Amino acid sequence: MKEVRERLAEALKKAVDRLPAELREGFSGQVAVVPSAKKEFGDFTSNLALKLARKNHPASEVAGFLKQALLEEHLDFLDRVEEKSGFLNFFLKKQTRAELIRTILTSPETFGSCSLGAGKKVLLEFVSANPTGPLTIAHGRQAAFGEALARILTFAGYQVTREYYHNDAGRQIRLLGQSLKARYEQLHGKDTPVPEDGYHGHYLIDLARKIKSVPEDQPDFFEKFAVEEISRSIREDLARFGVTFDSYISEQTFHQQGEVQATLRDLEKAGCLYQAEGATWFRSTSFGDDKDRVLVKGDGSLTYLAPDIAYHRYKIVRGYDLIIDILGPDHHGYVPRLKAAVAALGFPQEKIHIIIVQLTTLFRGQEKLRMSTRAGEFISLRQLMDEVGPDAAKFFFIFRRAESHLDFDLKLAKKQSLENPVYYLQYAHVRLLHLQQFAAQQGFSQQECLQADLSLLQEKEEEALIKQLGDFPGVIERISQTLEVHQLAEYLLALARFFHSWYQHHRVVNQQRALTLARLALVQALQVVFSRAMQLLNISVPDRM
RNA sequence: GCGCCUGUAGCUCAGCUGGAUAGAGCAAUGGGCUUCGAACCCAGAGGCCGCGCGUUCAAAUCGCGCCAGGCGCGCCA
Repeated sequence: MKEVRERLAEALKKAVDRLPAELREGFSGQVAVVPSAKKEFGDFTSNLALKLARKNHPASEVAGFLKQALLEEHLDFLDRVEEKSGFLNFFLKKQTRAELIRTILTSPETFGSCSLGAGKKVLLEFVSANPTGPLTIAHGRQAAFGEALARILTFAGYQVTREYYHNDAGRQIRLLGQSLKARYEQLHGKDTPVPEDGYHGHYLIDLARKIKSVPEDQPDFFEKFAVEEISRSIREDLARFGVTFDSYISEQTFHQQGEVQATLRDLEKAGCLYQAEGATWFRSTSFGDDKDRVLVKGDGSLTYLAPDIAYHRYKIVRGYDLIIDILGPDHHGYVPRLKAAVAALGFPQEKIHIIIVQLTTLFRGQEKLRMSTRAGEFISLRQLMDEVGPDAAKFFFIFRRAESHLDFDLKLAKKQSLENPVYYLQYAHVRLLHLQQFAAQQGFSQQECLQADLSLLQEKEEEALIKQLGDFPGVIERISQTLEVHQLAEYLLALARFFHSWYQHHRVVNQQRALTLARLALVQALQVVFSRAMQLLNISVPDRM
């Protein structure tokens, strides 16, 4: 069944065609139909008339025309259309509203999904932490965000590849090896210092303890050992966090396969390279960057950017329709040059989205926790999971906009009280389960619920709840366009709120059998949407508390 | 100095791409358990949407300029 909202938008488009020509002029082709902000404004609202209004044709007049044209479409689900201060407010038939529940119950797997991304391939790169140390909470936020986005896009019909770019080459890896070697020698009585710009974190001491002996014929032993061990523990942490990747790409492989040289040749062919001051430059200013960038240094070695462009070239040649990069805030200066590179290689810029996930500041109550990666003083994702649990951590990371500088209060996340939204959701879920168990004990079956007379759901709390359920597909659709994952968390909290309120005011299992069945059907529908939303956000909830 | 992000209720934040009287949660105040779990619900209170100018029928939302906070700015990675 096609969504009511979609059908309204289509009908409105047709209605526009019947307007007097002068009113059609400014029509953008876009028709917004959104859930109404207030009950008195009906179920859905459109501002189309306001958009089309002209100096001598006020919105109310246009709205009148549109309403007239719309009525000729004979929309069977519509009760009435009201025009109010230029808005068109649509009121659905009560029956239509309630039938939504049956739709959910008969197609629990697909309700909310859509064909927006049908036939489209997305490459989603995220985390991509260097294998030089444990994952930080910044990576945690990126991981939680990326995984949820991947799930939502998949639900919206996209074919999503989650990819991790493994930065296992370059100077940093040499430094890592030297740092580990120093720690190893320190453990064996020498006072070798850790290089000044090396890695001073305690984790390298732990790693050095694991080394039993150093093979003499392997000059790069420490580098290899460190990269392997750290990568492994990164994967372990991610797995525990519920995040998995479909593909790992190694920077080293790029060098070995000559990908970087091939990329340089491509850029050369496109006329985007030039020599100056003994170096090879990429003319990124032609594509909106504020200055040109060096790719090959004076000494013949590559900058960090060169293999990264090669990686993005590899993303492009694999034929993705959409490329999404999720980066930390320390990379925001990097965005223009990356976009420039992609454009220079001939990929349309509007098909690459670079999302910068902003910084998270940790608090313990009032106390702000200072962190410095360089000195090795930070709280790792692993420590965070140990302290508050993976699910609470994920929820806190996801329920704010990516661009917002997040305050994460460890105390709050652990608190088992009303201040903690995670428990609010868990409680709603547990209540849903208990209701169903109780109903089963009282002899109500799920099959009976499917036949329930849904028109009995007349309470205002029930209307609000049904309307919220009906908004679910719209939320999924919007997120797949805006990539704003937090909207699903907002939606879920609102759903839980409406449910708690309804539960408080009305008994589900009551003396009237028909009403009980209708309400149980609503509970089941809630359970479907609730579980789906939780699964998309990658958050699990307990069955009891 | 330049760039990116942020500034909305005491606190943490939404605000569906420019719409109707700016919304939640928490904290504080008052109220609600003999019935499906009160980790819940209900009510009132709380706002120059950082400041100014502009665009528009309409601005928290768009543009420009300030102010404040965070982060970044290498032939480092």
